[in-house]
Amino acid sequence: MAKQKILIEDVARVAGVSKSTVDRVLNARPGVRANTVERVNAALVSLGYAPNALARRIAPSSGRVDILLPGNENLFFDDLVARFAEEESRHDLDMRLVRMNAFDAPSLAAALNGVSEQSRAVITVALDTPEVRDAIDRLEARGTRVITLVSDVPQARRSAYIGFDNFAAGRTAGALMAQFAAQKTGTVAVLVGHLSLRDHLDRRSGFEQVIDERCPDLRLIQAGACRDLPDLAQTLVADLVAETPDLVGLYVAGAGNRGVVAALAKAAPPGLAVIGHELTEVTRAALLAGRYHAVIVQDTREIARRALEAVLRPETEEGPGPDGLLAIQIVIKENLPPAHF
Amino acid sequence: MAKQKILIEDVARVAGVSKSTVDRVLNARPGVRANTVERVNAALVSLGYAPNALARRIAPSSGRVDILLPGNENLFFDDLVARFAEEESRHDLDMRLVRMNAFDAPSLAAALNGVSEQSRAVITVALDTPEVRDAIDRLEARGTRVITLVSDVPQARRSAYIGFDNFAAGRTAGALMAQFAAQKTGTVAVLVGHLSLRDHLDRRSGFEQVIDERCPDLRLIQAGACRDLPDLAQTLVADLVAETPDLVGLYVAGAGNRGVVAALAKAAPPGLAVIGHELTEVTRAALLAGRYHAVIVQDTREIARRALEAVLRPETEEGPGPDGLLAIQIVIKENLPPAHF
DNA sequence: CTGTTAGCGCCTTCAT
DNA sequence: ATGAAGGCGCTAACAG
Repeated sequence: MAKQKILIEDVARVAGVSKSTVDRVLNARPGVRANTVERVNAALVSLGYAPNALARRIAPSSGRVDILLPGNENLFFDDLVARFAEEESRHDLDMRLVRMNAFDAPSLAAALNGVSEQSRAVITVALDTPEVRDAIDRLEARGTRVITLVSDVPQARRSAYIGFDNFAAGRTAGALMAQFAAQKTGTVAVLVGHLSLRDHLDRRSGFEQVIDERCPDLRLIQAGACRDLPDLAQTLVADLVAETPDLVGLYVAGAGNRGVVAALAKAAPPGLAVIGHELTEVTRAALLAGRYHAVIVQDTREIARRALEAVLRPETEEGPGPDGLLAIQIVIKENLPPAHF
Repeated sequence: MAKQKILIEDVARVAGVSKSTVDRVLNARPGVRANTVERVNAALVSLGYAPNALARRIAPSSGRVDILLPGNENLFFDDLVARFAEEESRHDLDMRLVRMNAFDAPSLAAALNGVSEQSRAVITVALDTPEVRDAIDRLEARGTRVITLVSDVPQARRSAYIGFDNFAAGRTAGALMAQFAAQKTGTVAVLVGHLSLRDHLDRRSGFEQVIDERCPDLRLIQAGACRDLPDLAQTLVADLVAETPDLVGLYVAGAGNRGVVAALAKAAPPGLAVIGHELTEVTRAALLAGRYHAVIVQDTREIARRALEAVLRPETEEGPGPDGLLAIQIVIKENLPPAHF
């Protein structure tokens, strides 16, 4: 019953080479004759070798990894940073984490182009603009693996994207909104963060699609882009509320929730349904206070873990884990998980 | 910045003993003088030792583990079995999985009492009855670790419970139902599986609590206990629908979903909101078909993984993982994860 | 280009 | 009651 475990050693024996060579082929490392590569690959498939991820994580790794994350007062990324720090102790990677203005395309492109040759991989939240795409392709071309987080650049040759399907996440928000605002007539607004980020745009598109499909009695409007800045978000939402007497729903597709909550605390239509993204002190408090009604969440610990796994994993392999994209979690007041600290 | 990792070796040096002895203390194994135990414990806390779960999983384990799961046509447990099989290849444990009528208290108690002395641990879904409690206490007393899954027996001395908080899960279902049936008047029904299972009872209690709090216009009734049997569930739901013209919501707290779906296919009030538990072919199809509107889910892979971890983990330690109880996941049509196969 | 060696952190024999 | 030695599966230095 217990399926025979195939080890690198077995493959090596069958292929008539050493474990090291198999390892090289497995990880697409240079320095193996094409002929040998084929022999190893043949053995690999004929035996049905499957790597043991656990063993890989405990084995001494090495190399430098650069992590470039947005820096401006953003609780979600603060959390992500903490998760990376947690994972750091497990790997022996030389992790260099930098917070920067990753929402500015030229800055991000410059940062990417400046990454050391020593670097084995770069992990970042990618803006989907030409210069960033170019920088990513350049890195991959020279052998530095690029892993995108949360927001993807599908066109670029990045080795992996870690995050959930933002379009589906938007649809999820839309479906919840459709239920929350059922039998109502009025206006639903969407507030995004950045227009150069695929994730916010995709979320908005998915949201709109569902509302359009299912809620003929709702009018959908744009509340603008708050650039994830609480102050700007507060202004935008305050204006929105003032100008939209029949507002029944608000979807906050980006960050800046603190500002949204502040604006709503001053003036909010009774019965307004609010849906946001990511669990932070702010969204958590908003859920508990009944100000937000649902939050769409992706697990930051899982993001950090999979991102580092992707750094180690050979590019020949498939998606970033058990099931590819991350789960789209729906969190309401009732199933709020305990706080991290 | 990188916190110094404390290894067993470090603890051993400080305590003036060998790694083996530290390991014995760590895992509450016999054969260490009380005096020595204290010395090791002192070193343990003063250094702030934290075990490396990864290394533990790769290290050669051993011993026999009995797994007793309900057998009667239950897709959720079929899934769980598959996950245990997946995990089996990672550990070197001698896993003996038996499907049985775990919903019958005498049978379960007998099975528990019959577990081999060789067995290092027993993993099971516990009925909360006196004979089962007694059997569990007896096992723990003789040193066989008992881990309860999905449904707990808080009174018994089991080493760990792996699953989510069923009361909170029920509240979650209740909150969703409150939204779905917002502004409606009518009847909401609850269908449970077994009355001897804590999980179903707790879910029902949580559900009722929220409906009572938030929906003064809804009447709540019991649809009965289907013993997780699809046929019985079908009959109960058909009767329910026939006798309750103003039915607006149905909460299926147990299994037997196939029967529920069948009954609703024949006759269902328009706009009926249905909430069930666990992702299986049946609930998945029901969500896609718009028959069910939400499903409350706990991750089976996570259950299997944590249960086996609990087998290995010393009893001195805390909860069963990163965060204790499992996450209560809300799944709707829009965030349905890809099927396992 | 390829093989040998050593080691990650823990657990388990086996010996003492 | 304790210690020493070996191995889990993989990766990475260092040789050849």
